[in-house]
Amino acid sequence: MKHRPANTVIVLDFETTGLSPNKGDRAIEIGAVRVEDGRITDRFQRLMYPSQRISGFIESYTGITNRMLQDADPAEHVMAEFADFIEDFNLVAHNASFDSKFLISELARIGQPCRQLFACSLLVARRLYQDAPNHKLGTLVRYKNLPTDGTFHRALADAEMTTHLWLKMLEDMESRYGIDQADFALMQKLGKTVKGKTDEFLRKSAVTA
DNA sequence: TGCCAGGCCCTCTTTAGGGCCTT
Repeated sequence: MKHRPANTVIVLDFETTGLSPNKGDRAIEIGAVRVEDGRITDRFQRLMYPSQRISGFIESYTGITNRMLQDADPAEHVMAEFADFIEDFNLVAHNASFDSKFLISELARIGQPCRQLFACSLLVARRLYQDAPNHKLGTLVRYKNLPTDGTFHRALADAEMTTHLWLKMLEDMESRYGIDQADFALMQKLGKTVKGKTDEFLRKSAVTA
C-alpha cells in the first residue's frame, strides 16, 4: 500500500500568460511543493508551452521568455504529470482563487476533473497579520523574515515561499491561540471567516481543535 | 454595441463602489 501521511498538502503556484483563463490565458509554468507533517518532502517545477506567444510584460514580470517556452513540453503533457504529483491531496496557494481557476482550466483540457480542496494563504494571512504593510507574498516573506533566495514570480520559488508562510501561520496560530492541531480544514474555514469575527472564531476553534 | 478577471472584504454598505491580490 502507498504511504499516505495524514497531514499532507501540496502548495502550488502558476505563472501564466495573464489573469483569466476564461479570456484565453494559459499556464506557462507550474511549481509545487509537497509538505508532509510540516516538512518539504518533494518538489515539482516545469515550464510548459502554452500554444501562444507571451507578452513583453509577462517576459519581464516572470523572466520566462518566448524562447524558453519554445523548448518546453506542451501544457497537456506537463499537466498530466502534475496531476500524478498532486494525487488527491489538499492544495494551498497564495490567492487560491487565481491558481484554482487555472488548475481547473488546464486539467479540463486533458479531460481531468479537479476534486481537490483549496485553502488560501492570502485570506488566512489577512486574518492573522492585520498589521502587515500589505498581504502580497513578497511583503509577507519580509514581514515574517521567512526564507527566500531572492527569486520572485517564478513558480517553484513562489510555491516554496508560500509553504514557509503557511507553516509560519500554523506556528503562530499555536503560539497565539493555543491551537496545536491546526489542520487544513481549520485553515480553510479561517480563510472564509469574516474578518471582524476572527478572534471569536479562533477562540472557539482552540477549544474544539 | 461595447465591454472585457474575479473573489474577497471594507465602508461613507446590503437597492454599491472600490481596493487588494494573483499573472
